[in-house]
Amino acid sequence: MSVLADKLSLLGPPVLVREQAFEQVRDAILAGTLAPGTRLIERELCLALGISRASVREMIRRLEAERLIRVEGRKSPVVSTLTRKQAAEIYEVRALFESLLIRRFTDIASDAEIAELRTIFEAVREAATKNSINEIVALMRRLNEHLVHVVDHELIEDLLGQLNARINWLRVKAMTQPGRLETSISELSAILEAIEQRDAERAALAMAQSSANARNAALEQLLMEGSGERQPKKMRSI
Amino acid sequence: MSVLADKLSLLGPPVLVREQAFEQVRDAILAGTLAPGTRLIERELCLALGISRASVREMIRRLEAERLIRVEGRKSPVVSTLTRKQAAEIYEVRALFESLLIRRFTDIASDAEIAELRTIFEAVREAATKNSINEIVALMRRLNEHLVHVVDHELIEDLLGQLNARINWLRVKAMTQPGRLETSISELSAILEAIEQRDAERAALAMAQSSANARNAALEQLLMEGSGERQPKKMRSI
DNA sequence: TGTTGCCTTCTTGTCTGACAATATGATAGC
DNA sequence: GCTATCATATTGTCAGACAAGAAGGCAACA
Repeated sequence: MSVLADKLSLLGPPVLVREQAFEQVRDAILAGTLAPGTRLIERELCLALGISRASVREMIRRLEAERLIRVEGRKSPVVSTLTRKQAAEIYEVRALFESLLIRRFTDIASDAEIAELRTIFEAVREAATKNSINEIVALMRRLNEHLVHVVDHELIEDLLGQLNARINWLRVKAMTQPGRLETSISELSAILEAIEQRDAERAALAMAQSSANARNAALEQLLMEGSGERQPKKMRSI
Repeated sequence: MSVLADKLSLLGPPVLVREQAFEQVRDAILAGTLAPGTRLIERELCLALGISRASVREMIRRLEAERLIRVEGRKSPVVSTLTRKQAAEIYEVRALFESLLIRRFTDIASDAEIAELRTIFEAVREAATKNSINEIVALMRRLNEHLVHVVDHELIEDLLGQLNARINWLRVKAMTQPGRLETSISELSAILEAIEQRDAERAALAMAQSSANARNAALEQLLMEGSGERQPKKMRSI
């Protein structure tokens, strides 16, 4: 029986309509397809996703709770915009978490787990030479997952996930700044080295440095983007 | 016009059914009226709150996103229980945030704002002599609000709020341990002193110490409670 | 031109009722 | 005591309805 259950569970948890819809819209927001400021109109979402208003509304509540959209009064939900201050705060808290993760990883990871980290890092470096942003983003995610998995901190995993979702768009944009990628990678390299030498303090410090730079790049990016359009936009597609 | 808007806004944001319901249920969870493990049955919530299933379900999505309830598969939502590990993680992250808050408060608060902090603290001490838990909890909240307001960190305010909601019940329980309150207050006193001397580092350290103690008390509490009942319970009332 | 007020239309907030699919709980059989 | 089976309870999803508030356009007016 358990074997059968296992096989069936490969299909994943039962696909709820609202879950799928949530993921679709979330991904569209993360990718920037649904740009910050876009109005999300229930009826249009129903059409676009082929689901009922009830399900759309449940999904909206969740997007709202995760701060991916903002809802006020009886107005249409709007894809969240980021003020400079908000972005800075997110990067600051993210830095706290990542420093903690790195420090703990350095303390407790097995040699094999550190080796795995380097493997992923080398893949990032490889992808960077090809300037394949999508690949890099995916690898960065794997890198984070590995860290979180080893450190085994559910809460930070959760919160970091939420924070990253909110700045995903910004991060990707910032990554395209000339020289940014190279800097980022050399920083990562320094972190990795410190980890391999089991120097948690240095690793955490290097991480903090890297975070600060990422924040600066992101804020710079916001300055360039942010001055423009601030009016609500119409939703186009998902 | 803005004056008028201000006056009218005293009426608060339009009272949405789902919002009120959310607050009612959340408060019931925070207070322990809805104990961890309790099944939340839609129809019963409808009856208890006098609202429709649609609204109940939207509220449930939000409670779920804030981790106050857990929903899996097609089963009834259940008021979240805390494992030891989860509680420890929450206290750990909370400590990070509060240290940061205290450090920054010490750096930037005006003398008047520090004085206000002491005023609140003295009120806490006063309430403590009367052993009036409710009053203490309310004052502690005010204390936190003051900190967050001065430091002006929206994100930490938000996250801290969520984390505190998840452990509220545990905190209150732990506070009743013999001697716990006194310890807690003398720790607070030390923090306040450091703040008044504008010694951010010492203040943050004292805060960290206080957090660690709070965590230990809470985990101890969990040991005592936690061993018992773990089966889902029926919902009683709100 | 720019503003004000009104009217139409769009959109959200909420309720009701329905139905299939799954979970739960009780009952009977071993 | 344990397991299989069935009736009931509960969730997931949809469709449709209606009131109340928001958005946008248009005309009158200063």
